[in-house]
Amino acid sequence: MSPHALLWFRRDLRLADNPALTAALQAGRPVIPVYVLDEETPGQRPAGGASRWWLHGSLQALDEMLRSRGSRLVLRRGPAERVITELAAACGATSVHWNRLYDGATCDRDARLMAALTERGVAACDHKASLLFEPREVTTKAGEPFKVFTPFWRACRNAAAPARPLPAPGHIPAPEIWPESDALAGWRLRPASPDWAGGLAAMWTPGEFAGAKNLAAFVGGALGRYRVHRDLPAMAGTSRLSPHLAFGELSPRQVWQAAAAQGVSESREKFLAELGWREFAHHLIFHFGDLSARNFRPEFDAFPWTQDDPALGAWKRGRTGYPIVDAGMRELCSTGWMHNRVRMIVASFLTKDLLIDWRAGERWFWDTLVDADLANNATGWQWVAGSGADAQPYFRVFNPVLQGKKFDPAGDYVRRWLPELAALPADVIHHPWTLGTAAPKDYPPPIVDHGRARDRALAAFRSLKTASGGKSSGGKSSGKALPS
DNA sequence: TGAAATGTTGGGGCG
DNA sequence: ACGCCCCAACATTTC
Repeated sequence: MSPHALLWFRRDLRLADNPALTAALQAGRPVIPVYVLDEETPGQRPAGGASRWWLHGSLQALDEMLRSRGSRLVLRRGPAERVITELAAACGATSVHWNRLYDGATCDRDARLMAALTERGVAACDHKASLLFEPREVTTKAGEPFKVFTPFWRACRNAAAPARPLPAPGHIPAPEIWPESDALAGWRLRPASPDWAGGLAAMWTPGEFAGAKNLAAFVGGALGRYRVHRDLPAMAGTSRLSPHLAFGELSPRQVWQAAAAQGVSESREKFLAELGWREFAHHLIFHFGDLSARNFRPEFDAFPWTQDDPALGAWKRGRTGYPIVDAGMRELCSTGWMHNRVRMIVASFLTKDLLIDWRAGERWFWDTLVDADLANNATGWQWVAGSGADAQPYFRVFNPVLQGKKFDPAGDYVRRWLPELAALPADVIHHPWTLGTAAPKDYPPPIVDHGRARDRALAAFRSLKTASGGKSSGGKSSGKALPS
């Protein structure tokens, strides 16, 4: 069999600005594109329900893009280390290309695979594609990883600007004989019965083409008022590019370049800083591999979380009695997405009002978000909980009524997702229980009193400070090196 | 990328 | 005219 190049797609389901693809083509040999559904490698967290739904569409779109260029996508299932090694041997690949990922379990697996391939005489090449600034490229003056966002992002902005995106190739040389491929339908990534994904399908179009279209629409539209409108969940004021970025249908370089081309403004800087948080999250998870499972600040290991399954269930279903919280949770279930401002509110409610471990919320988001990303999800949850790097102080407790009044003043967002409350006027919609007997009967009363819950949360935090000897719980750093 | 409690100030009503 | 009280509006601090 003549030599081939194997191109392993992972979270980079695009043809444009794909360094692994470009490199695979440069050998001038036929390229075999493959995607591996790996639900078996220990430590790798399998995709959640909403992500699986998206993945189906994204793989379908990628296959179509490849076919329009004379190629196709080979689908395989199993532990990636074994599947790629065997496929490389079976199809006579002399090189394997992929784009790097950064969480601990994936880094370990990829390192093992690279060693195995190298041992068999196959050139294994990984590439930078998913980040603007890779974890090793950016360090403090002391050569340490950053633990605080602002200096991290300042260092990034002072570094060389990201390179221009690579063009999509026009033609991809195909092998004479294609290796066997699974049928996508056989993977059953989309729900059948019950089909809970109708709301997702109504809202989203997975794939590189839709991603590019959405990016262009955003930079030509909502980006102009992003600084203010991004905080108003009733508006389409955010980019909604997160799932395209999570699956790599868009590269951060493409997004960066599109936004940068708009000229300097406060809105543009705010938006680029959101890309910065994405970079920071991946920086953290690279240097702190189990960020999604363990408190970044070890003193939080002693935090007195409560086990309250009924409350957790009410939170998941959007039945807490706090309209802004419930609207967010129902938006999440219906569409696979939640507005960022509301993510902070519901996360604060779970961890502080209900005193439930952030990992329970992280798991729920993982299962329900179409943009679920290990690094972003863990960083966000730990940030809200106060256990993370550069986290907000624990005593910063969101008041769901005030947040609702401030960011959904007309109540339109609540009305959209809570039909029970659709008839209420703006002045009570964020606290319907104050209507007494006139409150809607089919909407639950608050499952906790926020004022009391806040006191309870502050007391829990104080107990933590005392238990750990009162050290380093409010300070910026204990001076210790990061675990890695 | 807070909220609540506490402190300060200044204007108006009133004796 | 003046001091006093009240309280809204704003500032500061504390959690």
